[in-house]
Amino acid sequence: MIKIAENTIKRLIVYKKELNRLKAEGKKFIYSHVLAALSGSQPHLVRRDLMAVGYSGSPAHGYSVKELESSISDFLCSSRQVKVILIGIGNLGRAIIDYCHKQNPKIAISSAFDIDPNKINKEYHGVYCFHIDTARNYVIENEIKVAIITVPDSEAQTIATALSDAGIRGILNFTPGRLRVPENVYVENADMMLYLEKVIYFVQNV
Amino acid sequence: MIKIAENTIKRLIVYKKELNRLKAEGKKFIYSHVLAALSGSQPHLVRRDLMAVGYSGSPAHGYSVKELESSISDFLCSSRQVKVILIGIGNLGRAIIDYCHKQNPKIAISSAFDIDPNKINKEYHGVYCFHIDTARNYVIENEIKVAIITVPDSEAQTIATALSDAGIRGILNFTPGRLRVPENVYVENADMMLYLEKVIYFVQNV
DNA sequence: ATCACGCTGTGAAAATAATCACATATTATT
DNA sequence: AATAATATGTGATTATTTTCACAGCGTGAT
Ligand SMILES: NC(=O)c1ccc[n+]([C@@H]2O[C@H](COP(=O)([O-])OP(=O)(O)OC[C@H]3O[C@@H](n4cnc5c(N)ncnc54)[C@H](O)[C@@H]3O)[C@@H](O)[C@H]2O)c1
Ligand SMILES: NC(=O)c1ccc[n+]([C@@H]2O[C@H](COP(=O)([O-])OP(=O)(O)OC[C@H]3O[C@@H](n4cnc5c(N)ncnc54)[C@H](O)[C@@H]3O)[C@@H](O)[C@H]2O)c1
Repeated sequence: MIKIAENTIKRLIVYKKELNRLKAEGKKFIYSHVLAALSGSQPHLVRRDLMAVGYSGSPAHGYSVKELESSISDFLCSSRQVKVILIGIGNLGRAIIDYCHKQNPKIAISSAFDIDPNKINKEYHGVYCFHIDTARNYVIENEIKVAIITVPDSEAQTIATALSDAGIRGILNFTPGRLRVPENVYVENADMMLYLEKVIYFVQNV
Repeated sequence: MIKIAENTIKRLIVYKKELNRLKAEGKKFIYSHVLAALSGSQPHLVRRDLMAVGYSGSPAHGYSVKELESSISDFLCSSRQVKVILIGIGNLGRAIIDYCHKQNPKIAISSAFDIDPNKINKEYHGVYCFHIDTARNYVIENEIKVAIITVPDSEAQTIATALSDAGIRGILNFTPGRLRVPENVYVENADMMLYLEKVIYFVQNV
């Protein structure tokens, strides 16, 4: 497969989000420069990025919103339902479950896990919470590939190791520490503090 | 000022975080290859990035943890206290206040704002919540430059516009929509759904 | 005192990403 | 049917980012 730049992937995900919104609004066609404006990108870059996807628009109408959305979805392989688990139903965990639930029907948090007896065997926005000790089996039996980690910092590494052993291939980590995982596990760190620092830098320096 | 790549800024922020941790652990010196491993970077890249900061290490011991941390802090201008406000004390807002509080003493959420009478005039992890209508004045009087937006999607644009008018220069936006703001306002979108999609892409394609 | 080692700092090279520029396609209009 | 207007797709170009390679330095060993 041809290597696609990480930035391209990030932008495609944003395009897809905007296209979904446009589709819901009933818009049929869109030009590269409009999509660029909506996505914080550039017309040239939109067209370049779409080369990777392989979908062609028409010079007259631009791109079919519906077809382009579905082409990008296919390209990103997120067209079928993807099952994800979440570990740690704390403040952040609950906010994420709520959000995910509303946001993208293609991505389903299929179960959550916690260690606190008060949280286990309850449902949060339709997501059932099990004891953490059952996570391993759950991952294996349901072939779960992606996990969201929102446990306290001190627990994150243990959880990440256990999940990797069980066959998890991707982790969205909200914990500030860096996780040590096998090479074939992809980790995305989502540390809000870093985003905030970035904002502060650009406010003070640009 | 010489233009610094956005990726460099992001990495410097991570280096700083790791250095802070090392400092707390009492480590005195560190080599570029060790810092690279801790930060998910490369030794060459660490050294290249540090050229922007202007701090020099010694070939014998590497970099002084304390001095390097403080040089990066100075460079990022985040050495003095920065005051930030948060709009929308919902699930996510509360999680962030709690987190920020624990995480970085240099960055203080100085106040929060909400529209719900049940939430106003209460304290959350030491952060007092005021009525949203007082936010404008607060920003002006206290010269607040950075805001975190965690209100419902439908309210985000209104809030962003009002804050921009009042002089806000940077926004960390947790809402899925794209905000239209004046050119001199820097917006960082922190949409977890996009991070999750990215993880899913890399799990399925790499 | 000298040497060997291993790291830093940085110019140069390579790789990657973004932008430009234009040939090509499609439609509306006359 | 010809023409004008406008947007796409992509080779070429430019800019940026990363990696390489090595000179130079400081330390500890001999
Ligand atoms: N990345 C961010 O922006 C951000 C924001 C807020 C919080 N955080 C981080 O996210 C994490 C969670 O934050 P929070 O505010 O939700 O904390 P929290 O304490 O509210 O929630 C943590 C949850 O994890 C559960 N838990 C503890 N140990 C566990 C284990 N071994 N297995 C399974 N579950 C376990 C707890 O019972 C609790 O329900 C922390 O690391 C925090 O630093 C990150
Ligand atoms: N980016 C992410 O990863 C992520 C995750 C979870 C939620 N979200 C988003 O963050 C936002 C908040 O999510 P939440 O779960 O905390 O929602 P929530 O409903 O729990 O909280 C929203 C808060 O905003 C307050 N509010 C409403 N209108 C307001 C106004 N005009 N001025 C001031 N305050 C106002 C409400 O009273 C409430 O306290 C939503 O847009 C959601 O989609 C994002």
